[in-house]
Amino acid sequence: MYRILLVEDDKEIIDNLIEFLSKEGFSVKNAKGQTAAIELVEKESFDLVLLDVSLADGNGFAVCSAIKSSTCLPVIFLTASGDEFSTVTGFDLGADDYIAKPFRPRELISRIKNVLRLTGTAGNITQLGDVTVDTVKGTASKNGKDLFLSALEYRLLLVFINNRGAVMTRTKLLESIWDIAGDFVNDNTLTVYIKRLREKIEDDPQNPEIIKTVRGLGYKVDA
Amino acid sequence: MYRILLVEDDKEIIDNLIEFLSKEGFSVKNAKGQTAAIELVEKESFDLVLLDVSLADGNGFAVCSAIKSSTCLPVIFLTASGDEFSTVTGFDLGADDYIAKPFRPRELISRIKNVLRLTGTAGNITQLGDVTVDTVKGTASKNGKDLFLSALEYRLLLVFINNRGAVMTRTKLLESIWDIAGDFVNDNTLTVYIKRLREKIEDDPQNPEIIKTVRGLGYKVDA
DNA sequence: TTATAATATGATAATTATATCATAATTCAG
DNA sequence: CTGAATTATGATATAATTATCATATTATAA
Repeated sequence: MYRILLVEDDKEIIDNLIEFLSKEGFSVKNAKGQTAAIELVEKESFDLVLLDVSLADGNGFAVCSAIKSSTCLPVIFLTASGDEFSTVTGFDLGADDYIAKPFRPRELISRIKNVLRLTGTAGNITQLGDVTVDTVKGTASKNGKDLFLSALEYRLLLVFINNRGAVMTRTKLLESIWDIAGDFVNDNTLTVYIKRLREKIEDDPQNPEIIKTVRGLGYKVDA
Repeated sequence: MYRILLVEDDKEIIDNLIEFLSKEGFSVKNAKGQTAAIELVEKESFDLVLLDVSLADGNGFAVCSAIKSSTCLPVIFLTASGDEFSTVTGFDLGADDYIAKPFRPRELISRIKNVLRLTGTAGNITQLGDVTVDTVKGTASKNGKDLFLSALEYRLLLVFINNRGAVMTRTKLLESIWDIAGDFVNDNTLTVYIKRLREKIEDDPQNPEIIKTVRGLGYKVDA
């Protein structure tokens, strides 16, 4: 269950949103002003902040700055003023999305889930079949069991993950990992690495399902 | 320079957007229909797709599905119909943002940059003094020169980077890297790793400036 | 200052990573 | 089907990593 901090001072909106978001399975706490919001963020832990731009005791931009400087909490601005200045300022301060009032409840849910998805996966944890790569920890695991990848195997896996769906030529892979292509490393080196990586990540290394061979072109993993 | 694929069939919008986005430093290509869009995505490489919902040869949802199933390209929908159904459908198909026409050009730019940031296309690079860690590539470098960190050294460095400013106790560090604290690894193992990491990343390993010893508590790096 | 705990270092053996070789299996064109 | 190109595999030598030992150094409290 995701915990949302709603920074808003309009009683009607607060009541409506708490009711609606609770029904959708979120846990919601309300802060009515800047100080209360910043205190709550420091004291409790949340997964996302819904932040009204216009608060009784000042604008929400300051709150966003404060939150983003001390945490990496995702922030979605809510605002009646759909003026361009606010939008641009909001994003510049590190906001993750921006919804203009009046918004449709279902769109709010979609955007909340979308921001949670984007902030949760970008550069952190990636799934590749049953293989999970955590770039924050620098580890890879398969069905929860740690795969003790070597430095080069890990980097090779990252190249595939960051180019999912695209065929990677041998040259590109060599360039990605050894910096230079062909000249300094043996032609077979890459082939051997592919084999060893497959032995660690594939269920059946002889019939690879993750790293597919594209004969004549290179290798690819599906998105 | 980021490469954008604009899937749109309205000549006026195409011309305006290409001119505006080019001025902002993006490289833009246009596909007028579904087939052209999917072909272009397969043939060339882009960093982001701007996708109109209503195309002459069908709706953009199919294009989004096709793109998302074979690549991990970020997609932003553009649409005149601000109806709720489309918004929700778009996000369900994996879209990363959604902008209703008529949109303000500056907001479009903000949202494009925001999506690029969130999806990680912008890279995930952290600086620690003159040491740079690229978690997308899985590499670390010092003044541009590659540091050939071993798997464990790299993971140890990541722990410090992700806890900048905080003192990390020996127990926490052991838990982070060996999963278990004290029981299975020798008490001195961590000390030896700190030393070896310092030898690779510090200018003067005897007088460490990056990983500081906090006697009696553990180690820390400054934020 | 001295004793003691905490941290650092140097050396070690076992293991694993790395690059390359030789050879085998496979795809696909002709 | 046959042969050449491509990819896969097994084996090997060298180098690096890893965990631990013994020992040295340092900081701080008494």
